[in-house]
Amino acid sequence: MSGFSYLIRALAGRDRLTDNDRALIETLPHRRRSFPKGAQLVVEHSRPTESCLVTGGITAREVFLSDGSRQISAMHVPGDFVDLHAFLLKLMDHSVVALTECEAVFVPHGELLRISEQSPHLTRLFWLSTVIDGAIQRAWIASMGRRSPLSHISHLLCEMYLRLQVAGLVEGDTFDFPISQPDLADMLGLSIVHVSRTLKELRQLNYFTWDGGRVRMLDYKRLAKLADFDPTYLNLIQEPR
Amino acid sequence: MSGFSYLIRALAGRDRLTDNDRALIETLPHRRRSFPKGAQLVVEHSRPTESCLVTGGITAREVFLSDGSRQISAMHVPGDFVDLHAFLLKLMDHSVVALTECEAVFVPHGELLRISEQSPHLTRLFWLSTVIDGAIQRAWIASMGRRSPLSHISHLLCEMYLRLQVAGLVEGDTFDFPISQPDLADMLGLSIVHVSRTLKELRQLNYFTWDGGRVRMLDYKRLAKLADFDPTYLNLIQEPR
DNA sequence: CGGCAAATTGACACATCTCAAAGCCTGTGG
DNA sequence: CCACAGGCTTTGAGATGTGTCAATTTGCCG
Repeated sequence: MSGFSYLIRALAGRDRLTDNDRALIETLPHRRRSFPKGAQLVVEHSRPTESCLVTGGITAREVFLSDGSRQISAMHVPGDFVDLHAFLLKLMDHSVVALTECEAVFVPHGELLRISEQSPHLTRLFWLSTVIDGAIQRAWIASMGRRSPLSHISHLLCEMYLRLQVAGLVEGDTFDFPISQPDLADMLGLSIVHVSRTLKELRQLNYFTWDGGRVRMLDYKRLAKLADFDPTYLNLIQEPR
Repeated sequence: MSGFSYLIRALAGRDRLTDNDRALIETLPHRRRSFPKGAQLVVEHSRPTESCLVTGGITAREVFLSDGSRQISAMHVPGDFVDLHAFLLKLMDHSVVALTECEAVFVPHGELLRISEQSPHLTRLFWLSTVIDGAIQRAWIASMGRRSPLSHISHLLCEMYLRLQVAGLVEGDTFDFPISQPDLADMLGLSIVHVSRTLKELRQLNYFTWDGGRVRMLDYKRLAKLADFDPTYLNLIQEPR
């Protein structure tokens, strides 16, 4: 199995891929690397010459403020071309960190440049993937500003449920999601203590279980209602782009 | 003066534009429209066939939750190709609203498609502009999660100061910024009352004045320090992309 | 088995929201 | 030119939400 199969799956969910598109992706020169939990795949203020794509595990974008506090601004699952941004931004404004043990594939920027010169269609699909990241970030902003912690966590779980489905990582109604409460707190913008209390409250509703790093969706519909969840922003529709 | 001069200025700040790039932009078919304060330029859940570019005034992206609350996830100034997203996303996950009286230019998606087929370089610059929007959103997420309201507002003012400078809309140390406190509250994720109190506290520091919709920067350096502001994410550097 | 990070709980402090009222500013119509 | 309406801004008081600190328990990994 190629390191690009998750990516191909994710893109194919948004637009029909030609054989040429597939071939261009599958023949991309790259190197594969593994990272332990907590390792940084890409470091803030660095100037990468390659962009990385998650092929296993869960990664996040993080920044640290000068008082030592941390904020996570995005989570990425297999198939996400996490660091495509760097191809255009050049200088990293954040780090990419492994929230679980994970695996990623690194593609030289020169190859991305070549794709952008040779295949307008694939370029638009790569562009699309960065634009979907932006849509997810806007949804996170709405959650942080206007959802209660209860609703915010619910929204996050609904989102991850669908995103992991795209990657084919949901089995029935369960999926691996071994995210710690400290990491969760840094995503939600809350204290660890409050995350713990909110999860307790949420568990009592029995819309899902979450033990041993594995989530089981018991009542997605009610959870989505509690979260005021509208999946439009995930662009889960296949259409010409 | 063409409706595209702000855009050209913004792009030229990030990479050297060829004569061909300029010509392609300047000859884009388009229509120009004006909007009163409060009008929606693009409506949530619609399926635009054109993308809009702000050429005057300030616009924002907004979403409403089912309880009636509103969150603003981005602000856009002249030169920002606000709705370039829609070219790829197809279905709007938010609205674009005029925070002040404003003017915008609408470009048909067919023309953007043509550019993406004909000019890889300009395509990358358009792509870049959506990726910078994403970087700004990540900075907003960090502000919402981990900055105090005092620091959050300071950060926002530093950001707008630099972004309006790019557009050439800062005169000396002052710029128009006629944003109401209700709108600010919906950006910051706070109540109107708290915004009022925080602004009062901030004014007492004398780092800036803000009367009659006009901001004067008195001590940008101290304000940036209070905000923990690092402009890296705005990509204000000209380099080959 | 031991050690360390994660998760949980309680008590208390503090930040922020809600509600309510008053003052201010601006544009409009008489 | 004035009166008025409506939205914005400010202020106070009290309720609620969330953070901090500290201690305990749990669970995992070496």
